[in-house]
Amino acid sequence: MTKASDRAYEAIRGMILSGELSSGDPLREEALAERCGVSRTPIREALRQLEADLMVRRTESQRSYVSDWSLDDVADAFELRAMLEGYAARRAAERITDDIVDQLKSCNKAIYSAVSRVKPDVTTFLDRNREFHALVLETAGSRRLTNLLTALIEQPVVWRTAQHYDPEAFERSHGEHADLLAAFERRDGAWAQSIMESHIRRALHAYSDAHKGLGKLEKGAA
Amino acid sequence: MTKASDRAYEAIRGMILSGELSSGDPLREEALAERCGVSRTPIREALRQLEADLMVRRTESQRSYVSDWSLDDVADAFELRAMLEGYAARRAAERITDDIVDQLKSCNKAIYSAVSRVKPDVTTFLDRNREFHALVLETAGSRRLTNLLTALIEQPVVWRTAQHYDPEAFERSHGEHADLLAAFERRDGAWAQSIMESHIRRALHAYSDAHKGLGKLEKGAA
DNA sequence: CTTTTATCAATTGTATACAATAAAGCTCAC
DNA sequence: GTGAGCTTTATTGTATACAATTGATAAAAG
Repeated sequence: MTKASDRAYEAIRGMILSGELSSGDPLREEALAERCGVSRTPIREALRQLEADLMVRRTESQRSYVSDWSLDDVADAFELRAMLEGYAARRAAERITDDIVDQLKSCNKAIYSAVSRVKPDVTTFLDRNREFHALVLETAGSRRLTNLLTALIEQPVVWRTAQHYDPEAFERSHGEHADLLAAFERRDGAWAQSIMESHIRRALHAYSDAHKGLGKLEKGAA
Repeated sequence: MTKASDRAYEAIRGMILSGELSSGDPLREEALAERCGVSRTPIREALRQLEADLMVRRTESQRSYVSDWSLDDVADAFELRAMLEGYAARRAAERITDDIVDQLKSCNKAIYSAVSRVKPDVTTFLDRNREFHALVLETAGSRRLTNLLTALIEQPVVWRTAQHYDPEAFERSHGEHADLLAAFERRDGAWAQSIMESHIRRALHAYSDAHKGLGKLEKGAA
């Protein structure tokens, strides 16, 4: 049996990601407890975690709300992510083994077969993409970096971004991963860093193109 | 009256910083509760925060221990800090107002008077240095960046580093702040970034010089 | 003597009751 | 009418009891 606080975390996170809870909505502990079928104690724990993830903000009077993300906030998150994942890629290139390269290759192959069809399988793409980046991060071998980056990656906007990709964008993403692998095989940290930064920045612009003119992120952003 | 969980956080943090609790020591909720004079509930909250700060680690079986920092870990933290604070300085230079520049100047003046004496006032130096960096970070105007950096800055090693400074190192630190102010006055983001990165990296090497040969950080590291 | 397994102790997880605090509404003076 | 101050209500904070899980110990089988 999984812990109640973990279930509560996933449940609330899911409500935010799905749009069931919108930006600015108040999060009252008792209401969430009832909704999740647990007591307030694990809810409080979950809210603290979500707050660390920046998906929830607390006012000075300790009340919790779903975070609202302006376009600037999103750009900011991507910029930080580009910097940190670029650094992760550099470190990974300096530490990678042939074994890990093989794992990354098969992972990217799975991405390719998910997106190189008339109707791309977005869910598989997201899962495998996540796996790819997680493996790079792990190879970078910095607990602190991992800690910082997960907070950035677990953001709603990051996950919703891919919903706006056109088929070409999916293929490009796969191609950039392939470039990254070339850099890894040559153990070229600087190259890996550049590619990764470009990769993330491209994702930012894909997002901002899709949301041009919007000041705030709306509920059913898809 | 301040919240019990906040008091507990400060108390435990203090125990770690002072060396009353050493690296690897187990943190049992009940024992801490008794020691802090509160119940387990606020202790749990404090531990979660300290875990987010990376001052406490939890095993897979949910037991908490004081984090141990190898020299590599420290180097890692400083490297990340250099990158992120460099970015913060760049953003700050692009957004700074004359008013903030004045505040930073008076802050650095206070640093100067604290360290330009036969026996430098380390506590004042630390407080003002913290204030200086906090103000730069605030000026950078990125909630996410602030969030990430505070986790890195609130580390024991960062605070203990200055204990090893010689008088010359204190003066150099003041001088680098002055350089940074020059970059701010000219609104030169790239320059500000370079200076800040050097500033942090110098601090790293001051630290590693003082700890040469040590594999782990010891309790009474001073 | 080693390994396995069963039991027990120690520790964390959860629910609930109550206390403290902040928001909302209401009264009353002006 | 409007705003200050009180009262009420809603919400979060804390303590405590108990449940669940983990780690340690010891007994038994190989």
